[in-house]
Amino acid sequence: MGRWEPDAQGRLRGAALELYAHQGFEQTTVAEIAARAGVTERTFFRYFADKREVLFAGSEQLQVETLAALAAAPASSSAIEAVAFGIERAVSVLADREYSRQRSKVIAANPSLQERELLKLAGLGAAMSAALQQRGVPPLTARLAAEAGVSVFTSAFDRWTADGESRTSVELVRESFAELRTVTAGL
Amino acid sequence: MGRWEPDAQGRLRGAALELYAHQGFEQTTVAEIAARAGVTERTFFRYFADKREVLFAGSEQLQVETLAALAAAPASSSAIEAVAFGIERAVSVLADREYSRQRSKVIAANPSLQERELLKLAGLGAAMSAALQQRGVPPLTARLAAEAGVSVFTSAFDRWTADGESRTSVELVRESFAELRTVTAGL
DNA sequence: GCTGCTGATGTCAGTTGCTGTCATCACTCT
DNA sequence: AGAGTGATGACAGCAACTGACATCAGCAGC
Repeated sequence: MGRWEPDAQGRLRGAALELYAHQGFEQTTVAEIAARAGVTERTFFRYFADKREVLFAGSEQLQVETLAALAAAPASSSAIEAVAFGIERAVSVLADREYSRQRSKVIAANPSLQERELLKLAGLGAAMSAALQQRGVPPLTARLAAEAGVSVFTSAFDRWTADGESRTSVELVRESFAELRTVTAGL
Repeated sequence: MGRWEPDAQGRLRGAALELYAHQGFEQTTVAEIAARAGVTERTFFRYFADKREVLFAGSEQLQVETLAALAAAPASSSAIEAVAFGIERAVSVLADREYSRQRSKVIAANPSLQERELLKLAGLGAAMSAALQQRGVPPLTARLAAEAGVSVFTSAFDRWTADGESRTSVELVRESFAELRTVTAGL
């Protein structure tokens, strides 16, 4: 299992983020990223499905951890409570705040990267919905609970990466959940 | 303002949907669509920003109508009530159920089309959130109310296009809103 | 120490989405 | 009839992505 230089994937990820942040996503060519990482363009596409995916390498793990926490929620939990279990775990997986900030900035600057992020989040929502249904939650209930959880996650995450925010991610998640409850009480 | 044959845009939209539905999105080339519509590939890109956008031509109008309805909600409405006004209007704009069914099928079959749809929906959510903030609703409240509205919209729309569903779209929206309220009451 | 296997990488050719540029055409107005 | 205008065609070109095949490093067995 030898390689010429170890961790080609890690070098590609680092090179891509630097170039995207420094000169913009569209202005960066895959050949540039590969060159900076010391490999060829073809090798880039062996590690990542496309030019965007390089920014979303850790997303499977986030989903796995979220689902595990959701599955570990007490059997007596309501659907939205089980989702809250999962989301609190998801947000505590994100450790490096400065890295998240930089990555978010790059994504926010390019619609096609936003699309990919939205797809990942939709996948997380669908997976949570499926997990809820396996707990016996009806489909519509499961879907609305899961998507509400994703909204809470993103709103808390965005505030967590905002400048001047000192609260922990879990605190922000709880605040978003509380606000969601207040919002829907207005119906 | 003359043209060789009128409604090139309409012909391109029809040709694209047919080909996407019949042989798949990725198996269809832009040159094929253009040829079927009787124009060149270059003309396709004059009407649509990219190969995916041809399926999302009516989305701006949907957003405009939704925002207008939201703005017309009584001043005494809560944030989520104002959103409900907008969403009920949005769903009643979708007239042709069979067309929606076919289009949804094509989109569901291809992740890159799902990405584009998610981006459009996120845009609708952001616009509703901005409209709510102009009504004096605080940012976090506005965002959660708007995204909840989008979830209600998509869940109702998907059920509306499901086989064997006979209820009207507005009925389904109201049911989704009621279910959302029940779900968040579990917190 | 040599050999053969395995998996990662390089090389290359090709398709397709998409863009810039400029000529050309149909139509309108005077 | 002639000039102007806006849509279209023709063409060249770049970059993302893919398939096929050669090649190389390192390991196992002899």
